[in-house]
Amino acid sequence: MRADAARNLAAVLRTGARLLAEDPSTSMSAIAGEAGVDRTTVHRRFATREALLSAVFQAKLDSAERVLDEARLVEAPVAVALHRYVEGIIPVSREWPVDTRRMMQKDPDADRRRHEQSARLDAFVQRAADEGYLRPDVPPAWARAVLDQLVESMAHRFPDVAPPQAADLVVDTFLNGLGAA
Amino acid sequence: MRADAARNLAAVLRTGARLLAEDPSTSMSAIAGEAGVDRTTVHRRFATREALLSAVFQAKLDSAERVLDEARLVEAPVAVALHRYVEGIIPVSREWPVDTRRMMQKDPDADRRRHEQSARLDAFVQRAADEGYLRPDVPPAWARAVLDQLVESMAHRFPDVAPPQAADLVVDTFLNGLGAA
DNA sequence: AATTACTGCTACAGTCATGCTGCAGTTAAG
DNA sequence: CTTAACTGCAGCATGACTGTAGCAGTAATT
Repeated sequence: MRADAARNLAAVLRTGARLLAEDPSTSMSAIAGEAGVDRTTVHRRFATREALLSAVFQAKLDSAERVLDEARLVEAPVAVALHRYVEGIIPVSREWPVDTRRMMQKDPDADRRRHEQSARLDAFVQRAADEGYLRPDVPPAWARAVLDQLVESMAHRFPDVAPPQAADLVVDTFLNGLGAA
Repeated sequence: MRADAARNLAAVLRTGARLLAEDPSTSMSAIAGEAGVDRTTVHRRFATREALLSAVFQAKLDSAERVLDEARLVEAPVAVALHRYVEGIIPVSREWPVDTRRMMQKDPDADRRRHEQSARLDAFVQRAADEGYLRPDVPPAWARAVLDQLVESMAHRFPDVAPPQAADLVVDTFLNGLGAA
C-alpha cells in the first residue's frame, strides 16, 4: 500500500471512531469530509458501511488486546496488573471512543473477540477476589461492572488527566471508594 | 383526551425510550410498530421526529425531577438524601433508558433542564464533601461522575436487582469502594 | 343510542444515505 | 523520469425514512 493511502486509511478509521462515538448514525459522507477525503475514496477501501464499522471495531480490539497482554493479568501480582491495565486501557478508550458493547452486536466476529477479552477481565477480577483483594461480600460481576465504568468515566469525562494519574484515581476509587474514613 | 388515546400516547413514549436507547436512529415506523399503533398515529401526536424525542426527554426529566425533589438534597441529612436519591433514580433510569447526556444536545429546552438537575446534584455532592462525608483529597467532579456511573451500571447491567438493594450496593460502593480492608 | 374523538389504511412527494461507475488529474515509488 | 497507484469529481440508481392528506371504520363518552 502506498504511504499516502495508509495515512488516509488511518485518518478515516480514527475520524470514524470519533464521529461514530458522538453519533452512531453519522454518515459516511460526514466521516469522509471530516477525514479530509472524498466519499468515494472511503467506499473504495470499505465496500459497505458495515465494513467500515468492522474495521473501526477491529482497530479498537487490536489496541485493547495489546493492553491486556502487556498487563499480564494472569501472572503479575494483582495490584500491579490492575494498575497496568487501567493505565493502558484509558488511552485506548480515548483514541477509539466507540461504544463497543452497544455497536458491535451486529458484527459477530467483533462481538466474539469482545467477549473473549471480557472473559479475560472477568477471570482477573475473580482472581483478585480469590486472593483477597476484594471484599468477599460483593458479587464479582458488580466489581467488574464498576471497574469498566470507572475507566470509561475517567477516559471521557476527564480527558485531560494523564494516564498515570488517571489510573491512580481509578484504582484508588475502585478499592477504597470515595467516603471519608 | 380520550382514555385510549392517553394509553397509546404513553405506550409510544415508553416504547420510544426503550428502542431509542438500544439504537438512537430507530425509525418512527419501528417505534410505532413496537408500540402497537400505526405510524401515522404517531405523526398525529408528534408532528416531527424531533417532537417525539423532545417528549421522551421531557417525560424522563419530569420523573427525575420528582426524585430530586423527594430526596430533599438540600435539607435532609447527607446519608439519607443520598440513599433516597439513588433508590429513586434507578427505576427512572430503567424506565427511561435513553442516554440523556448524549441525545439531548440538539434540544435546547431539554438540555437546559438537564443542566439544572445536574447542578442540583453537583451542589449536593459539594455539600457532602463540605460536611466531611467524602474524602477531601478527591475532586468533587470525580465523585459526581462516579455516582452517575454507579447508578447507570446498576440500573442497566443489573436490571433484576430491586431498587432498595440496588441503592444499598451503589451507596456502599460509592463510599467504601470494593477493596478488602 | 347518538355523537365525537380517534385510529388504521392507502397513497404520494421530498429528502438523504448508500453503493457503484467512469474519467481525468495528481502523486508516491521504482 | 516513468509508471502505477491513488484520488477527486460528477453522475446515477436504489431504498429507507419523513411528513402530509383523505377516508372509512371503530370505540369511548355523554
